[in-house]
Amino acid sequence: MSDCIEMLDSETKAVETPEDHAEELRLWLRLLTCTTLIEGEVRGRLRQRFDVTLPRFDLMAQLDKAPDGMTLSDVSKRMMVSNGNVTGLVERLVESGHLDRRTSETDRRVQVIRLTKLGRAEFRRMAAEHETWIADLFADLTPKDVRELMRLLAKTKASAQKSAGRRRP
Amino acid sequence: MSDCIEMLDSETKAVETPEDHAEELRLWLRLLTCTTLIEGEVRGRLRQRFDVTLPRFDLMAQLDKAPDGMTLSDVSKRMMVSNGNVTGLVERLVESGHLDRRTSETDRRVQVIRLTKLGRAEFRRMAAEHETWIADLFADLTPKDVRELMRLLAKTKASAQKSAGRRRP
DNA sequence: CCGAATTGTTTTAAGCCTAAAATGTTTTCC
DNA sequence: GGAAAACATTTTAGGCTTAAAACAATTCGG
Repeated sequence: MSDCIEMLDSETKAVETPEDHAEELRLWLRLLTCTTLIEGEVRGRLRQRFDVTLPRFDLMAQLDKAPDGMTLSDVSKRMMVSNGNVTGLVERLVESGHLDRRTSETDRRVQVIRLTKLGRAEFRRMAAEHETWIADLFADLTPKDVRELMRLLAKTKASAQKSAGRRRP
Repeated sequence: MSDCIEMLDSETKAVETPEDHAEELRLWLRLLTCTTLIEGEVRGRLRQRFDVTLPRFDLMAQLDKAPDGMTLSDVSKRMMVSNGNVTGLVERLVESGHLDRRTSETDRRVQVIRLTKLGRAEFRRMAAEHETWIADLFADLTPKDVRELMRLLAKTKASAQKSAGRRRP
């Protein structure tokens, strides 16, 4: 124990410093790094292989899961982005022929959007390749790692949602 | 083993369906959801409490760890954003008096930026509160959860970097 | 030493993104 | 029925972000 003299302040002052949340902070930064890294990689590959942006791809992914279409609000909630953001994104995808947008018959406030035939075909083509990229990016994780990460991230999501709810009920 | 009849297609058809990466895809989406959720929460709180944007805060956080300053390239690598992005961010923070920017004496290509006294003081004030937000967002994770997540995310980061490196060596 | 690659930064063009205000529509609740 | 609240979307203003091209300064190899 001759090294005790070299101990860090952060260790010795555990009592005086009321709360030490350095671990959580490091965890958050690591989480952010992982996401940024993977996102950047996916963004670059989508652009190079298919000349499509990540937000466009994400929006098409939402619509592919909803054959009967979605409202802009639905999309905005699912993608966790602002309403105004979706408006512009949809505009450009309608323009390029990937999306079909029509006003709901029963509620004239609502715009329902769907993938066009072209949009669906292109998305499926991209999604197939996209899936292999993701698999490759996570390739060093064992199935057990994946399960465990899924579990811990579910817990994280629940914790964050609870905390966010406390502030904005 | 009487339950074998109930086995899922994804298990029984392992040979016919060449590769099933649905699990990794779900993991990626969950990772993204967690990050987006927390990031949005932090962004909102920074804006409401301190009227500062998240990118500005992130940049100041980098500089707070480097008392002798950093070059724009350093910052861009650390933050994992493009060079041009940093240029604009720095411009606005110099304008508002939070950053000091000067050309290196030894290499006239290089711009060295530092926090000003004001910038450092403001950042410290924000960082203290920011740390409690993060702690709160992760509050439901046990110390063991945190350690395990750190480990698995480190593994994820390494895996993703390896995969990214294979594409762009 | 000098041309060629390399490195650091800025510029450009386009798109993404947010918060807040504005607009139009429907529902609610007297 | 009609005012008020709630809802869905768009608009606005400003900032963020990227990829690629342009520019400037340094280093490298012959």
